[in-house]
Amino acid sequence: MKSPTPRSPRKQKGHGAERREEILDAALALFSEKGVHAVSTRQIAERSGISQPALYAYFATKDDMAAELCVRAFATLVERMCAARVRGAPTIENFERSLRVYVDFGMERPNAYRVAFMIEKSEHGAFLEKTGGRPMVAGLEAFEMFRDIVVEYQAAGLTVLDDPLLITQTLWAGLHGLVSLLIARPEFPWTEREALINAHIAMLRRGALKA
Amino acid sequence: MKSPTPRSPRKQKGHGAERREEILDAALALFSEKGVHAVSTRQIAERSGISQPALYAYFATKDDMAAELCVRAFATLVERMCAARVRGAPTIENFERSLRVYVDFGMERPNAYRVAFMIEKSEHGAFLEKTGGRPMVAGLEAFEMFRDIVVEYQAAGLTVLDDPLLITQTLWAGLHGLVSLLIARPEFPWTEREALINAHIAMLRRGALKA
DNA sequence: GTGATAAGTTATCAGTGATAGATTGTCGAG
DNA sequence: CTCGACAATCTATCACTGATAACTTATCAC
Repeated sequence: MKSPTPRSPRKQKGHGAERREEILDAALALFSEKGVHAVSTRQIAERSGISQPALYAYFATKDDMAAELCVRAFATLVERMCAARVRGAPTIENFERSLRVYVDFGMERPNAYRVAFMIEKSEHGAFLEKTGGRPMVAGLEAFEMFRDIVVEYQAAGLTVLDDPLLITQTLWAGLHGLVSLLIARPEFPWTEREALINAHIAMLRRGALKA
Repeated sequence: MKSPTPRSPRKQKGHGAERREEILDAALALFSEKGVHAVSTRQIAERSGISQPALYAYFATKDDMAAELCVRAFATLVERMCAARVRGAPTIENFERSLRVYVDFGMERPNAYRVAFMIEKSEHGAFLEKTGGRPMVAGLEAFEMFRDIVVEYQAAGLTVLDDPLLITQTLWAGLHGLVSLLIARPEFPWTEREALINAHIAMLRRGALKA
């Protein structure tokens, strides 16, 4: 007969599950500063206050840390877009507001966005396989929610095209282009950021919605 | 008195300057197969038929090889867009054709595109500094040529907005979003590629040009 | 107490980008 | 033809990377 208590966590210096969070915090901070593949596991370990091999008690690989951060970033994005969605009928203004939520997410959490969308995979598909496809699943979930929004506008007869998948992928790609470039190339001589974002969103809206 | 002959190149097995090209060929091929940062200098050396340290007689760092390929890629892009430009008046069809040239370039040379636009900087601007900013300069040159094209359409009164810089940056970002995602996330359940590209380009055109 | 086990450690592995110093091959000068 | 000069290349090695193995320590149930 097995003990019904699931198992009491013997926490030592690091207080059990909190240690995992500490590692993720350290990893996110370092990834943000230097980029994912320029950060070593030893740096993460040092900032977490543990030895480098101890990381591997919580994560199978370094990519798994990035994957975990990626999943969380997607969750936050979905949360925000859902929140913005419920309080708006399908109008042009609300459409642009939805796109703006996406851009704002990227601007406010460039680290999360970078890990989620701009990660350099180490081999052909190795990243996704190694991490069990969890970031991919989270990404698809976010995408489906985005598509649901598009379907609303399509049902209201506002879209230029009929295929919601096509519209969604096109819009997402359009948004991603601006966000990723603003994050990855801050030294580029961009025009004033606010005007640029507004112009970009307006262009996408004109391309996707009627009139 | 110095010898007026600038210095005769003593070529050994590798025939002088040809060796450099051989290295770049090997690097490009390997980068294409596995992605830039999954390829080791030893692999490049082996395919080039020389020892690994011998690479450093021709390139200061591995990044420099990528940078050289990047600059050449930009040159090719500019060349192609120029070629497409000269044989066309500012019409909607030619506008879309220009955008298509950009997308095709990314699809045909994903590694060059990756190195040029999707590189993860190892430190704050370290990549650009290390490589003397040459990829950046090449990129700006390509951007200016892109802007020149936009100015044509604006002069013809076809654009929605007045600021050509704003239009160009917005269009470029829109194109980059699709291209970079198609390259970086090939496993995503995209709709049929040809239809997707066409829809994307059409959307950008509707957003940028009048009627 | 005492065995079991979770958590953490030190020591080590193969592989990486890059460098130092010895070695080879080719040239022009005498 | 010999020989110094020097470019080109090699072998050996460095510090560092992600990851693993084996050992030690702290905490629990009994």
